Amino acid sequence: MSPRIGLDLNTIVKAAAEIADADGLEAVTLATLSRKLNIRPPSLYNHIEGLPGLRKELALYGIEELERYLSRAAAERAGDDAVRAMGEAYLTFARRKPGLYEATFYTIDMEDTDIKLASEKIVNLVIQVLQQYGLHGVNAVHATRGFRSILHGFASIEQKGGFAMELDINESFYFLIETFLIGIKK
Amino acid sequence: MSPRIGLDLNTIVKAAAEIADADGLEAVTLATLSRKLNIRPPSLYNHIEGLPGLRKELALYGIEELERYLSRAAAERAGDDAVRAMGEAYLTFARRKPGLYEATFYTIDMEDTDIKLASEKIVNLVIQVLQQYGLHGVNAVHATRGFRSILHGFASIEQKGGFAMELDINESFYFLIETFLIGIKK
DNA sequence: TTATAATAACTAATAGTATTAGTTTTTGGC
DNA sequence: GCCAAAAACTAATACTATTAGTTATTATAA
Repeated sequence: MSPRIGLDLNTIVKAAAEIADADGLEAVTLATLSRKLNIRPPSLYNHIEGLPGLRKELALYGIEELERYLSRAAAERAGDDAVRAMGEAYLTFARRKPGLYEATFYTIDMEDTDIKLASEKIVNLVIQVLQQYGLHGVNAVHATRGFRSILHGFASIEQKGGFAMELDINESFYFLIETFLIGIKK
Repeated sequence: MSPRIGLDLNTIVKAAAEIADADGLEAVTLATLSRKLNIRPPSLYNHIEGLPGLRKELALYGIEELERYLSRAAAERAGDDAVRAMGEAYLTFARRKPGLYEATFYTIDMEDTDIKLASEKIVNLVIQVLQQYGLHGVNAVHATRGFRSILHGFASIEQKGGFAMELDINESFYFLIETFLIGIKK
C-alpha cells in the first residue's frame, strides 16, 4: 500500500483508452479509471486537469495514433494506391480502437494548440497525397475535406451500427473510395 | 403550484431538443430538463424511461425531423438536382438543429424497432433517388451508404469545428457533392 | 548521511447527477 | 359525487466530479 505508485500521464491515458475501447467512451470516468489504476479519484488530479483534461489527452493520443496509421499507409505509395491504403488504414484504426477513435471527435477543443497541431499533421499528409492528382491550392483543400468527410462518416456510421442491411460493408467502403477517386480525376 | 401541469411526451422531447441545440447534447440531463419544465426530476419518469429513454425519444424525433427535411428537398426533383437538394437539406438541418442532429447519432440502439423504422425511411428515400442513375440492387445500397457517409462526415466534422483552414466551407461541400455525382455516373 | 523540498498519493467533505420507493393531488369516467 | 388512474410530489440512495487539506515517499543537495 505505497502512496507512491509511480503513475505517469502515459500510463493513465493508455488505461483510459483501454476502458474506452472495451466499454465505450462514456465508460471513461475518473471513477472507473481510478479503479483500474488502483488509486483514489482525487489522485488523478496530480496528472490531469479533471475529466476535461483527461478527455483532451485521450483525444490527442487518438489523433496522434491515427496519424501514425495513416503515414505508415501512405509511405512508399502514391496516387490511387496511397489513397486506398490510407482509407483502409483509417477504417482499420477506427475498428481496432473504437473508443479511442470516438475520443478524437468527442467534445474536443479545436482551438487547443496541441490538438490543432496534431490534426494539421494529418491534413498535411492527405494534402500531400492529393496533390499528385494535380489538385492545388483551394482544390486540394476541398478534396482533403472531402476525403476526411468520407472516412469519418463511414467509420462513424459503421461504429454506431448504422449500416443495417445485409450487404458486405467492406464492399461499400471500396465502392465509396473508388467513387471518390473517379470524381477527383475528372 | 399545481401537481398536474399537463405535460406530454411531445412537449418534453421538444424542450430537450431546445436544450441540446442551445447548450449541446451533454447539457440534456433529467436535471436541466426538469428545471426547464418546472417539475421535479422524478416526475419525468411518468413519461420516459429514465435518461436512456429520453435519449431514444430525442434520437427518434431527430431522425424523423431529418427525414422531413430530406423528403421535402427530394420532392418534385430528380437526378443531380435531387441529390444536391438533399445534400443541402441535410447540412441545413445539422446546422439549424445541431444538438438534435447530434442526438441522432449518440449512443442509440439501432436494434430498436422505432429507430430502425425511422432510419429505413431515409434510406429508402435516398435509394429511390439514386436508382435514377441506373444504380440497382447492391450498387444502389453501396451508393446510399456512400452518400450518407459523405453527408454525416461533413456535417459532423463541421459541427466539431474540424474545418480549420480559412476557406469557404460551403464551397468544399459543393465540391464534395459534385465529386460524388461524377463518381457514381461513370 | 541526513535534512529538505517537491511530488504524488491519501482522507474528508461538498455539490450535482440518476434513480427508486412511497405519497399526495388532480382529473376523468361512472 | 365517488373512485380509479395518471401525474405530480417528497425522501432517500448511490454514483459522479471536484476541492481542500494532509501525509508519506522520493529525489536532491548540503
